Amino acid sequence: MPELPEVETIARKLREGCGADPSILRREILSVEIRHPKPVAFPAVEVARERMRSLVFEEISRRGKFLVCRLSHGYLLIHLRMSGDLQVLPAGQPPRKHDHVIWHLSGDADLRFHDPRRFGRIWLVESPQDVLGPLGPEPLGPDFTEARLGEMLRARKRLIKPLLLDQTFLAGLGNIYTDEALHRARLHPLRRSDTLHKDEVARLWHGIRTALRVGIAQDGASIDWVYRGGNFQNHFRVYGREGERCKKCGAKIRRIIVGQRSTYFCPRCQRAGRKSKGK
DNA sequence: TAAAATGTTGGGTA
DNA sequence: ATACCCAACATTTT
Repeated sequence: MPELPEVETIARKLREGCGADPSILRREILSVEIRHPKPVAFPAVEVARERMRSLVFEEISRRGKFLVCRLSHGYLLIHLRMSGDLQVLPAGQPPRKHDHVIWHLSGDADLRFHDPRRFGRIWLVESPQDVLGPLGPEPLGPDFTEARLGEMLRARKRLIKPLLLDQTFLAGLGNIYTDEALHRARLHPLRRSDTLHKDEVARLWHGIRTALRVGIAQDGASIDWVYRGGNFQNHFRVYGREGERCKKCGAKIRRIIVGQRSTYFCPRCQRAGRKSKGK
C-alpha cells in the first residue's frame, strides 16, 4: 500500500518510536521467526534467518518505496508492495493472521512484517545497491532539479502517468501521489512526456514535491483496511474522488484507466493538449 | 458477485 | 532498444 510518504513515516516511527511503541535502533535481533517463506526474496530462508541472528539495527532510512535498515553487518531491505505493514509490539504477544516474519528483539520488543496479500519482500544483502541500483532519483533529493526532470522527460516518449509510476524513472511515486502531483501541475495524465513545455515541467516538479511533502507532513495516507495513523486521505484533491467536485474549479472529477491503473483527474484543470496522445 | 485495491515483474507484441 | 498490453501474484472489501 505504501508510497514514499508512507514508507518515510514508517521509517521515522521505527527510528524514533511512536507513542508507546519504542524505537528499534540499537536493538539486537535475538531470533527471527519466519512463519511464511514467501516474502524472503534473498538469500534462502534459512540462510537469512541464521545471518540476521545477533545483528543490531544501526540505522533506519528509506530509498524510494524501500525501507533500508543498516544492521551491524549488512542491510535488511523491505518493500511493502500493496498490503504490507511493519509494527513494533511488546514481546510475547501471540502472532496474528498474516504476521509472516517476526524479529524478536532485545528489550522485549518484536518487529512484525504483516502482509495479507503477501506481495511484500525482504532482502538481506551486503550492499544495498544490489537491490536499489535500478531506482531512479529521489524526488525530494538535492540532485532532482527542474532541469534534470526536463531532461529526463525529453529523453523518453511515454505517457506521463505510467512514466511517473516507473520506479527506474523516479523512485517513490505510486498511484495516489502521481494523480495528486499531476493535478497540482494541471497536467493531463495522458500527456506525452516529451511534449511538456518549460513551464509545464516546472509545474510538474513542484507538483511532485509538494504532493509528497504534504503527504509526509500528514504522516501518509490511511485507506482501505490499513490504518496506521496517517491523515493524507483527507487531503486528496482527485484520488478516489470520481464524480465529486474539483476543489479548485468545481468540475466533476473523472476516473479513467491508464496503464491498468485507476486514474483520477479534473477534466477542466488538467486539459489534454491537442497532440497529447501522439500517434 | 464481480470489481477493485497505496505494486512489481515477466512475457508477448509492434 | 523502446513502448505498451496483459496476466500473474493473494487477500480482503464493497
